[in-house]
Amino acid sequence: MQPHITIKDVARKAKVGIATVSRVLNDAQKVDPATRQRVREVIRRLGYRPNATGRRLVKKSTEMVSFLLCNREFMNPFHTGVLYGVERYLSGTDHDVVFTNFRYDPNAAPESLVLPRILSHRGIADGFIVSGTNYPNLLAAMDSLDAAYVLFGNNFVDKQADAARAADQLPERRLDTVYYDDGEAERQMLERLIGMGHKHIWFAGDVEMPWFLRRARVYREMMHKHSIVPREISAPGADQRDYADYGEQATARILESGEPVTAIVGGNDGIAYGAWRALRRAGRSVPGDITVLGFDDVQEASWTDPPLTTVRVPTHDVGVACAQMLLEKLKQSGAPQPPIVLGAQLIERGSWGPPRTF
Amino acid sequence: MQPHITIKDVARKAKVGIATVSRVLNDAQKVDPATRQRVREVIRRLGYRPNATGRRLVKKSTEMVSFLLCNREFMNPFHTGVLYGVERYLSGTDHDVVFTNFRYDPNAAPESLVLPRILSHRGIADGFIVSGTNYPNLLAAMDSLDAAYVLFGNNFVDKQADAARAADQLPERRLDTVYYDDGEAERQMLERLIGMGHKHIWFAGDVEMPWFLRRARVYREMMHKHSIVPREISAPGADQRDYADYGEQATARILESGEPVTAIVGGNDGIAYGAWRALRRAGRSVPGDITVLGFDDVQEASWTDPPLTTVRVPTHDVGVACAQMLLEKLKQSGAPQPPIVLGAQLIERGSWGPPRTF
DNA sequence: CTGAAAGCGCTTACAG
DNA sequence: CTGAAAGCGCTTACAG
Repeated sequence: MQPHITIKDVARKAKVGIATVSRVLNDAQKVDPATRQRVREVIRRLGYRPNATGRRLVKKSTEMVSFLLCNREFMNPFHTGVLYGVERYLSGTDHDVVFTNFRYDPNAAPESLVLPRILSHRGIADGFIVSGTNYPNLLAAMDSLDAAYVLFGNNFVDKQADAARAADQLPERRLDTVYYDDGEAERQMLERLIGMGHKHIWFAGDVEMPWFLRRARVYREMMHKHSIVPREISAPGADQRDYADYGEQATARILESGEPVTAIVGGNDGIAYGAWRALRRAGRSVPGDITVLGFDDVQEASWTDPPLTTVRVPTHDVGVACAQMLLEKLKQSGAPQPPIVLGAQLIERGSWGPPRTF
Repeated sequence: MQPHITIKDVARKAKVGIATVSRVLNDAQKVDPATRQRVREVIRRLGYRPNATGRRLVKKSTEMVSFLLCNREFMNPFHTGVLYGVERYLSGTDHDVVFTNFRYDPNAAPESLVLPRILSHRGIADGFIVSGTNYPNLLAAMDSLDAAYVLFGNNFVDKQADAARAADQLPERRLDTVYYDDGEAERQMLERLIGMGHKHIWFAGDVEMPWFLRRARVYREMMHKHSIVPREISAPGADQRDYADYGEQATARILESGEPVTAIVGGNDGIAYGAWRALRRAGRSVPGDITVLGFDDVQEASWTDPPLTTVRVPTHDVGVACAQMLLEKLKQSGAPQPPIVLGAQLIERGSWGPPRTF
């Protein structure tokens, strides 16, 4: 690092005190217009850029927010979208976002977690957006560090709380949480589907995963409401990371079973894609023979032919809301915020239609 | 912010000077084992975490690297992978990565660019990984700020330099650049294709985009080598952002033309997917009637049926190399590094086969 | 409206 | 091996 222009250099050249330069920089207090003009000119001439570190030390703010992506092998489109939304919101503020990936053992005691620098040191970030899949032990560790954070609630796995809670509760009720609720959009989708005359509707997805379980529950609710027997199918042999493979195997099992099926609801678009592929291979047309529906509206949802009817999840908005809530929390020095719940949207495309009449 | 434990508190409790606490913290110099023990114990008891801001001010390093994604509407899988690689490498160092999205006018004068905070202020990041699509004016602006940066070279658009340079040059020869070169893998793929007996091979993609142009050039070279007439097709009417749509329209134009075609090389996987969809709709089978090939190996490349033969681009490795090069550059205070070129890999899947004999 | 001074939380010569 | 002191680059009472 070379020696750089500091506020002192500007003050000397402009023949003012450094306090005045600081005032000009921050448009704080009244500064004589002529002086301001002169200081501005020197700043420009010298190419002076204020050093954030000095400001941070006295302001006791890092102007930095951490996007902590937990327990992910890679960044999926959902979390990519959330990060993008976080950045977009912050770009209009005086904060930036630092991205950290972090894996931890869900069963480790909070105090034995080996935390990343951003948590084990002070002064790297003011607060945290905790995304990915998370467990209570990390939150306990963060609480004991007195860290300010906002949790992305959909993928929070708390078996104890789940068990204690009534089974039909929404995801997470704890404070400082942002999540999306696609239940309404799912109800709408299933209502429409049933309205078309479907009676043999299957749900494909691993309900061990909370994000699939929530969707399965709404599915059960809707089937019950319309006195349709719910049929859930999994694919134990499939690679749990490859949803397309999962959907394909699950669908193959439905077809092999010989049981009636007029519609398959995939737990997400990847599973729906797999279902579509399995049907195609089996010579069944979509939606002529069987309707296929998905969730998430990933960009590739339109890659099936016909494109997938699905539920669009508000990825960017989740990011924006997380960032907004966190900044609000920091401003109010930690006061709890009410949870933010974002809705989802039914995206109607070509993969559904009335059931084939036999 | 509440008042927090500082190094002074630790020093007082441990009955030592703050310098000694600092030494214990950094394992610097010799410290009496007993003293060290005592200080460690106090640190633990008080839950003291060192404040990075203090350290940064004196060390004149922000311990932060900027991932500057330029001119992107959203984060595509490639850049997501690069960011992931950057983070992975940095997690083993004392740096973190801050993510910033930035749009600018390619034609604006360098000094008139409105730069994001991370560039207009000092002390937010030590150096920059410039990714996305970039133009010379930003680099000029960064040079005049004396900013340390590494450029992702593949998407750098420099029309003047391009024109001046011999047409068959590789992407970017400038220093401090990381790029991938999938030319070898493409040659291998086309060699294999031609070896199967293909004679009517089309290339689909907009060669205005440098990433497609490079692939088109290798395509031309290979066609020339084997005395095959190169056939390039574009889709002027398509949404240039929706590659699948682009590929579909381009392929439709080939089919409408009535000209012979046994293989279609998409400029990327999205285009290849579109080609596949168009062929399917036209009742042509892949690869029975026509072979389809792509580039990039995005996760959804395996969503076509049969899955796509393509060229895998080393996204994570690009990120790792960028981070590594930048840290090296910072360590050597700006000394230029030789460019890093990463290779790509042919991924053989089911979408190709010998041409149908008429 | 303005400047000298204190102080944010560290590291690092320097002198013991 | 250890501590007092200087100093990194700012902001902000405080006193004019």
